[in-house]
Amino acid sequence: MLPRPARLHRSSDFGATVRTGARAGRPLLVVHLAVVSAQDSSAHRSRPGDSPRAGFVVSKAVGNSVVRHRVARRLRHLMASRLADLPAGAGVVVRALPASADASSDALAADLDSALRSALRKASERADAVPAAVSL
RNA sequence: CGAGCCGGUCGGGCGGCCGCGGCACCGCGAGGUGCUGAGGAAAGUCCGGGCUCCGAAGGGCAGGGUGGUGGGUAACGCCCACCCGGGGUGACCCGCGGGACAGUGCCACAGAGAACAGACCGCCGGUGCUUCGGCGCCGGCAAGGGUGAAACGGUGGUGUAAGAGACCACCAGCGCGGCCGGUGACGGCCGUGGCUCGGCAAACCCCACCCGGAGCAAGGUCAAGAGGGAGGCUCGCCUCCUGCGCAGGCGUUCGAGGACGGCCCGUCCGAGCCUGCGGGUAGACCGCACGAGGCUGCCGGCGACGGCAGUCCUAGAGGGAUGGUCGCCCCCGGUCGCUCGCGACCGGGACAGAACCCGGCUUACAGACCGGCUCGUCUG
RNA sequence: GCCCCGAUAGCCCAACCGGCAGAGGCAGUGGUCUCAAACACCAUCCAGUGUGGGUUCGAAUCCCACUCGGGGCA
Repeated sequence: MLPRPARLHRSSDFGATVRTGARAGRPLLVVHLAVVSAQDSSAHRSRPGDSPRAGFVVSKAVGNSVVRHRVARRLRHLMASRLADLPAGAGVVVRALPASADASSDALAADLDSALRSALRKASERADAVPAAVSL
């Protein structure tokens, strides 16, 4: 299990991250990344300075309970070593797609890294474009 | 040796590295060390209980469930043994297996007739007619044909105009009586009666027995007392209750409403309650891992199971802990090599993941092992 | 955790207190009409009722177990 401050806890946290975050899809998974800037006052629960928080979504389409939990465990272990590379206060939701059921850990790691890089780039572009309007 | 039946067990093993949950200890802290960490089905949620709250867990009706007998159990719709019926050469297997003389209802089509039935083709006697093939009318009969899932016993004989349990023998079934065995379901034997009476209750129903409701998001503690309100009295202490706004309706002894699940009785609370709309509804801890517990031995019992003694402590999360990777061994399949039994390489090793806890049932499952038994063939 | 529905032709759906092996619409096929098509009309084809078992003479219907799909409450 990830350390408590590094986990998403409530259904609303998942919803907010998926809805507002930058999205990057790969064949095995989809990454949603919400970066909270210093000027963003709308997110009460996430503040800059907190550690990045991660959560996982594995639907029934992936497989039965054994398969879903195995995918979640692999993703969680992979994410644990990558949390340090994320900006403080960020929220990450990783959605596993059905193809991930038969994927190896190496394949999952490749897609996760690729998707994270893409999501980080999109999030930073969005952050660069917005502050002028928000921070006033 | 070949077919097959029944019961049970296991369900990969060892190790290295990087990680995770819980507990204990050390440390100011970061963290470290040690121990420990999924299943036989953890599953489906089809039954039964424990536990908790609702009202003391009361009575009756309704509703639901079960359905051979005896036992096991905390309990069961589960299990064991036996009985009956059916299947199999057999070991064994299958059965929601009470009641159709309490009542109601249904039995399509076909068929003459389908429930205390009926006469289509027929058989027989009498009689009239006759083209001598038969036909009509009256009466008797139900053996044979035919329909159907099912046609009011079966076979053989006596008997008769033809026939019929009309009568006789045996058989099948039913009722009654007696004796014997068994706790019992029931079985066996003997006698006797009328000679014979359909099926469906997984149709309504009747009978016997069982069942109060909700569920760990149960329920409790902290928050939450220096808050608000009511009552009491010894006047500063005790007891009890309590989330907000708006609208409508009902009511305080002629008792609203609630406890109550559908209703009634009974019991209790009772001055506020009901309905609608709107708004609100952080968190932490306990419950929560010692239990109808596992293992071993002895004893009782055909068995399910029970008793006694010893011994062991064995997951406990809260977006939810067992993962990743490598090596050796084991099992299976394939290819190749040969010193003919080994070696090399490749691939594969099921179903499936605890969330309050137990007892069952059902369903899924690669493969391996153990024990008992039956039939057939061969040899001694 | 608790509970309730549904499954019938390629598609949508009747028949559900048992009874002729199953109605209708759309789609498909063939034909009539038309120069040709559309529309309309006529005809035809397509199911063995989700799976397995049971009760019954007989099951889409009743009973049991399972599979899949959908939904509700806390």
